[in-house]
Amino acid sequence: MRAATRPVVATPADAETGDAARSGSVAFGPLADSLGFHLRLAQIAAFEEFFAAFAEDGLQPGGFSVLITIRENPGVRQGILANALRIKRSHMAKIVQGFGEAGLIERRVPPDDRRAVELTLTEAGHRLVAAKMPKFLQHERASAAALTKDERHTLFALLRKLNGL
Amino acid sequence: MRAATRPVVATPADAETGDAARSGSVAFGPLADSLGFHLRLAQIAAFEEFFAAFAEDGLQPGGFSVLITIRENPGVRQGILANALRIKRSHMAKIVQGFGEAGLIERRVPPDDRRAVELTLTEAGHRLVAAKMPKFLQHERASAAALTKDERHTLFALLRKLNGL
DNA sequence: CATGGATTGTTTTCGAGTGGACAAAATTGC
DNA sequence: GCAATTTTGTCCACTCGAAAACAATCCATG
Repeated sequence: MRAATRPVVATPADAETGDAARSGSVAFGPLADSLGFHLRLAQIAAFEEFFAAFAEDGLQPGGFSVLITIRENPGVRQGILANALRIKRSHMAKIVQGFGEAGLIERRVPPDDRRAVELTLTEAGHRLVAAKMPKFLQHERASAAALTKDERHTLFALLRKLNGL
Repeated sequence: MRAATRPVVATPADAETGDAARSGSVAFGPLADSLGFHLRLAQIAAFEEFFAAFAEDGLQPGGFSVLITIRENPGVRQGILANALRIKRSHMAKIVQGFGEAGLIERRVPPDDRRAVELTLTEAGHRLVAAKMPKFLQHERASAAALTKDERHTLFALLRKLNGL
């Protein structure tokens, strides 16, 4: 904007400075064809939308996904849950400890394998998930609003295939 | 071990514990239709592939994307680069500082705006990017190997549209 | 100019997530 | 039965990245 017309006070040594110095547009080069890069951008946007919707509830994407999955799989073992959600076991231990102290989940040691921990939602946990689920579903419908319904469907199918699900 | 966790001895009343307790399969429920969840899974996989390919080179996805983009946009200002790559300015300051100390990039303060910093690759930076680029391009072709060429093309188009690029 | 506000990058502080060592329990092989 | 190995969760140290306060500089308006 302001840059295009302004003379650059470059010393001779600065002559090679490119156009991008002042313009707001950046060439992505090989990055424009990078799957990881595009996935990262998309995920950042998705998380920002999630936080915008759930900031007031103190919920994070990871934590909410843990609660949802425990509800869908009562008694699931902590390590299996971690594998399914691609959360490291050491991190899952922290998350589960926090939810346990918050009274949202119950940790039960099965008698036939006393190393393991089985997770279930407490009554409070069920209430929280039930209360937030409508907003979550609404948020999911609104995400990817830049795409048509068909495009969204195609994107999901491709991501599922990519993730082996 | 779990001194804090009182082992709850199972009684017949616990019989409602779900199938997931021991099975390795987990039902995802509403998560199966969550864009953010699928994006997260895909990105984790993509990053793991990147690290598997570049671990020996001590390169990280974010850092490499910064170097690539500086090469494509010599003299780009640090804040504009941060915006383009969706890296926070405070984080970009760290990254740029590290690369500067490593002798890979040069930070130049333009005389007409002495707040700004313009970034260019040093000779060593150019050599590093040039040396790693073939492996990067190879890695990009190999990623998303679970998809056909057409599917990959479609996925890219959808992600670009989703990201507004 | 001069002063108040906006922009740009840095620093500090904090939480999320990882990796590795560890302890307890289970399983396997002898 | 018993030792060695494996599995499961936890703890500790660390890195990556974000939020916010900060300093320096530029700009706009009088």
